[in-house]
Order: sequence, then structure tokens, then C-alpha cells
Amino acid sequence: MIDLRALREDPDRFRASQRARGESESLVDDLLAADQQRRAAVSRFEVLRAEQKQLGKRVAKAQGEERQLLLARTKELAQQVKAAELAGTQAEAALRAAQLAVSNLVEDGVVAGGEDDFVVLREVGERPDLREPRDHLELGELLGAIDTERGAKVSGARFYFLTGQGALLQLALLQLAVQQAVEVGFTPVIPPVLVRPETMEGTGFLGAHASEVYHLPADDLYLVGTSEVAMAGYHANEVLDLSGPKRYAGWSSCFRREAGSYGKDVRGIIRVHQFDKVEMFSYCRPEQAAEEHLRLLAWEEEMLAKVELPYRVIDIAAGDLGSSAARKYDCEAWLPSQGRYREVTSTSNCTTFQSRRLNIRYRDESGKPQMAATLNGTLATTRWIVAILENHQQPDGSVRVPKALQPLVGREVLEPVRR
RNA sequence: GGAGGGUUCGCCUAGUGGCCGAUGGCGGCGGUCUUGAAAACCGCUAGGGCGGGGAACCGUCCUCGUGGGUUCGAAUCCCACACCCUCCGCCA
Repeated sequence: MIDLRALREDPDRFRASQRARGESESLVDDLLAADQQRRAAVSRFEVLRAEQKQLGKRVAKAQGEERQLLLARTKELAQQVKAAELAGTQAEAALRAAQLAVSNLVEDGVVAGGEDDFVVLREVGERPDLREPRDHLELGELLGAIDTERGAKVSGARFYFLTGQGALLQLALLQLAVQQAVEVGFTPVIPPVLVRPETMEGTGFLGAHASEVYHLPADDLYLVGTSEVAMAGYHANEVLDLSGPKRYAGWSSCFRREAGSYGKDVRGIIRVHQFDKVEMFSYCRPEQAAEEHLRLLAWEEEMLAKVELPYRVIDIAAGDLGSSAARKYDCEAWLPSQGRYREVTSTSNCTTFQSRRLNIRYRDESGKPQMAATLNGTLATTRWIVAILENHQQPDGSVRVPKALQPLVGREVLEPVRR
């Protein structure tokens, strides 16, 4: 939900933002119109209501005939008040709808365009020199680490078992991520993965992403696609002390329907219905958000360095941001089997867009509550296993464990096993 | 699944139709007193929208779980729903 006051002051910024996203500029004008109408309707109601209150006080004091006279007048007024109130309520609803339709204001510096128009900020690390790289699934099967066949048998397509060394690797990876987060001051959190509709709604995932989300109709609960949902809802309707950023590292399983992705990444565990993730989540003051965003990115890169993956950082184009992000940086790890980079982290600055829906505030110097900014970023996920296996594979099918993971995995090399 | 209780301004609490945006206590903040502190006493202490002002502030409307209804008028009466809690059953 965008800032109406900012919109009134400078509608052209919002029009430009919509244009950069490839979204309709007229939504901005619809919103302005709805805002006007709501103001008019509300002030009409307020005038009538004030009058009604005044009269009511006189009725309370009046006696006999005078009272009867006043009652007659005030009855008539009550009808008008009711009508004006209804008009006001409708105008409010229309305004909200118009407000939800406009995406977040894009940060300055974000390039216009769509999915393929990102800007590469840097490439880091050395790509392995592999003559005939095995892909992660082949490696995973050799190692007895990934079992997609039984995943399909038990749960269907896009489900898998991580077994043996695979399970150890994931636990180690996520544990390393949590350790890093805790070292720099994050509060580790294991959140619920089922959330109420208003929480899902508040984080914006029931909009364009609605078909991506698992819903349990018997209980009207949603399975989170990321712990961002639970972590954003965590401080909903609260006024926070944000003298410094509040940082949480949420570890959860994530669930995604992957509707409409038939045929994409069907092999292996790149795109699955369930995976685990350690997610950073920050609440801070809006003026600190851009800086915090870069910090989250730096921590992501630190993790990638620890597991010794070659990657590049891209600055996502406006049209590919999603409605709540003002800016988004992805880190993409090199996948030898595909000869290209694939997303392994994503960090978004949602400015006050999410807070406005979830009513998350802080007190500024004058003690007034203001909307907080929210940011999130991936610290490690199941998908990283794909990149780790492929980049650290050796000709015999074994996989070297990155140094930082060795103590946590309990070995230096993952060895093929007999099946 | 069944039965009951509850939801009021940070916390607790009063409030059964108009003088209630709402009592009292705790906590917090400020002041008096004090070398300092405590105690005592005094004052302030929800949020939001709109309008005015440089600002402190002032005016006004909205908000007593949510939505509807009754009424000239609702925290208060009626209906529905949500959430929380307790007990019983069931499952682990």
C-alpha cells in the first residue's frame, strides 16, 4: 500500500514508477480520484454528524413540547447522517481498492523493464573447470542425498527426500546461516508456517501470488511460501522501538504450489513445492532502508563466499520487482550443468509498503508513530544444495564440502554410496 | 467435537441508553521538596483522519474485538462473526 500523502504531493513520481514497471499509469489517477471522493464524502458526513451531536445534547436536556420539536428535527437529520455514513464507507472501500492496485514506488536507480532487463552489478568467484559436469540430481542420487522418485511416490511431482549426506548437508548449511546471522546480531526465529488470511493478505501474497499459495480450507489457514510472511506479521499492529534496525533470522519450511510452472525445472530440486530457508528480516526507519538493504545483500554474499560458490549480483528491473518491493537484488549462483546463473538469494526493500498494510510503526524523535520500513533477504535455502553439489563435484562423483561446512557436515568430502 | 467465561486508552480495572473518549490503580514522563535519592504531593500520560499554526498547541470527526441492527442518541440493548481463555471428550 503506497503513501497517499506522498502521492498527493508528487503524482508524477508515481506515474513514472508505474511506467518503469510496465504497469498502468491510470491506476495512479484512479487512486487520486478515489482519494478526492473519499475526502468529500467524509467531510460531508462529519459536518452532519457534528450537528447531530449538538442536537442530541439539547434533546437530552429538553422537556415536554420543546423536546418533541427537537426530536422531530433530529429524526430527519438521523436519516441524512445514515446516508452520508454509508457514502463515506463506500468511498473508503473504493479508496482502499484503488490503493491496493498501485505497486510500491520504485527506488531511484532501478532500471525500467522486465525479467530480462536486470543490471549485472558484479560477478564474484571462480567458476569450476569441469569437462562433463554432472547435474545436481545425478550427483544427489550417486551420493544417496536426493531421492525424487520416492518424493513423487509419497507426495507427487516436485517433492523429494533429502537423505543421508543430503540431509546432513542441508542441516549444516542452514545451521551455518543461522550462526552467521546470530553473530551479527540477528534474533533467530522458528516461526509458524501456517498463517491466518489477514497475515497472508497483509504481506501482499494473496494478490498476484494468490495461486502460488497453499490454502487449507477446513481451517482457513495458509501455508507460507517464505518465513517473510510470518516475520512481517510478527510485529503487525505494533509500535516498535527502532532506534536501531530490528533484525530477525527466520528458519522455516516454505511451501509453493508452483502453479503455471509446468515444464520449468522439472528435473531435480531447483523448483519444488517444499523447501527450507533461512530468511533475514529487518524492520527499520524508512531513511535507513536503502542502507540496510545493502547490508542484507552483503550478508548474503558473505554466506555465498563461505560455501565457495561463484555467483553474480543482479539489480532487478522495475517490472520484475513484485508489487511490494521498491528495489530487489538477487544473487545468482553458477550452475555448471546448465552453463548459467540461477537465483539463490533475493533481497527486497519493501520500504513502508508492507507496514502500511500490517500497521507496523515506530516512534520518531517527536514521539509520533510513523510507518516502519521492512526488508527481507535470503541467507540460505535448499536450492543452494544444487549449486554446492554441482560446483564442488569431482570427476568420480564425489563432492568436496566447503571448509565452513565441514565441521557441521562432519566430513570433508561427500562420497558416492552403493544403492 | 461439547460446555462455559472473556475482549475497554502500556498493564490491570470501572462503567446497563445522553453530562462517557470513557473511572480508578499500577507503570511511565515532568515538577515541588532534597546535597542526591527515596517517600510524599501536584500535573501530564491511546491512536488516527481533516482543518488552523513555524512550533508547543488548538478545533473537529472516527475508534471501547469486527460487522450489522434498534434508537433522535449505543462502550452500554439486539443479531452475526472473529479471536483469546477455562473445563470435558478425542488424538498424540
